[in-house]
Amino acid sequence: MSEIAGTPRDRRRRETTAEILEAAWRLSRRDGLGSVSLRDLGREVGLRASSLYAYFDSKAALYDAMFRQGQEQLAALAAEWPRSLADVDDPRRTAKELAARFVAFCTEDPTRYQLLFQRVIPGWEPSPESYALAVARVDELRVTLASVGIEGDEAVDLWTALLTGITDQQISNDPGGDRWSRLVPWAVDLFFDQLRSEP
Amino acid sequence: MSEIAGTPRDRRRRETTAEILEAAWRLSRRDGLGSVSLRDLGREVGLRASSLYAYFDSKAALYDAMFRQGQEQLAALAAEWPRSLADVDDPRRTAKELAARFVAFCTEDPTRYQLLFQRVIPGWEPSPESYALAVARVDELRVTLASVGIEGDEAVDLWTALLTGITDQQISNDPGGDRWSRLVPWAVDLFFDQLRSEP
DNA sequence: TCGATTTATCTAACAGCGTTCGTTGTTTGT
DNA sequence: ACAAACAACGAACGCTGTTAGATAAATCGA
Repeated sequence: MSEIAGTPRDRRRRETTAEILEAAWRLSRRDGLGSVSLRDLGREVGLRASSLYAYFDSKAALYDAMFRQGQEQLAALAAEWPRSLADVDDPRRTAKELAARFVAFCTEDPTRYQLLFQRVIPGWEPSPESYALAVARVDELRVTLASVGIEGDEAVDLWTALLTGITDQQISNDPGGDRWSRLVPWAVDLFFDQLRSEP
Repeated sequence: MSEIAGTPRDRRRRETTAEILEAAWRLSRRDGLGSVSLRDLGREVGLRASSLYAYFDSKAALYDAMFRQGQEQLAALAAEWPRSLADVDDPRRTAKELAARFVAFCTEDPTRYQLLFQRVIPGWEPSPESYALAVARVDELRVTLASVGIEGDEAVDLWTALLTGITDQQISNDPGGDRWSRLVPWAVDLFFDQLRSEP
């Protein structure tokens, strides 16, 4: 369908851009999102800090590109999720699967989680266009949750609060462990027991 | 009991220290925790940045003092909570009260919440002594929750995850509103319905 | 293929940051 | 009254994100 190549120069440009982004993730995971300096980042890819401005308008734009990459990865995860009740034989079991995968996605890369769901970079927030990606994903989630019987805006809000809360505690207070993430099945049960008791 | 006064010089010193802390909170609420510069902070209290070092060893030590103040305020809130089952006639109602007060405490000052419960300042985390205050408060919470029938480490962990999750979403995605905080009673019901169904 | 033009990268600099040092007045204790 | 302790300062250091101007390399049109 789409021709990605273009001129050799465009190709090289895209390669360098990707290389910078990779290095930015690498340094962020090593030193923390807010502790990446453009001079360090440049050194990592064999450039001076000022040369990075040929690829990103500002440091904020770099964070924005990383945010967009993270959103794409999350969208890729969500793409595998069921789209209708017809695909689900055991809603409770399916819901546990969804929840577990989401929490795993978040905890397997805390830096990515912080960029996507927290505001850990002083003065930075995603651009409106990039934030729109995040909003679209919540709409997807609404559909997905409806397919396992969790319906209504409030239920979706509580679901997200519960899962991000678990993820947050896990990353902040027991990194690498499972003190909170192992509570996910129980948390899902809380939802379904209530659904059964008062529908 | 305790004589706070001391020499006039000590008094003045404590006053200035308190003044700096107040200004730090004020600027943090206005510009964000990570966006406070020592030069701005000094200007706010009629000093130069370097003079602040007579009162705090470093900017990190300033954050630490703020963290301790926030913990004290939270401890003051927790001091009003019931200490034994004998004080509680309606556990579910009491639990809703506790949860609502905690969420209100967090949302009424998002800056304080971020300092206490999130890691929004690059490279900073509370000193071990200050963090010990936070740990002690979780132990308190354990006792308090037991008094309303929520027992066991896992239940306490899930409780904190749920409430901080709600608070987080509230502050990040609907500041000043109640889209998530109004879900607190329902969230508490989730706990108690499950307690009743399988004790 | 040569000249013109665009592109990539560099160096140098600026203002602001947290922090340290040495100095200068002011307050305290004897 | 004099020495010691203290409070505040200005200047500087090395770091940060960012901009401007120079320079070398790649591309395009003739």
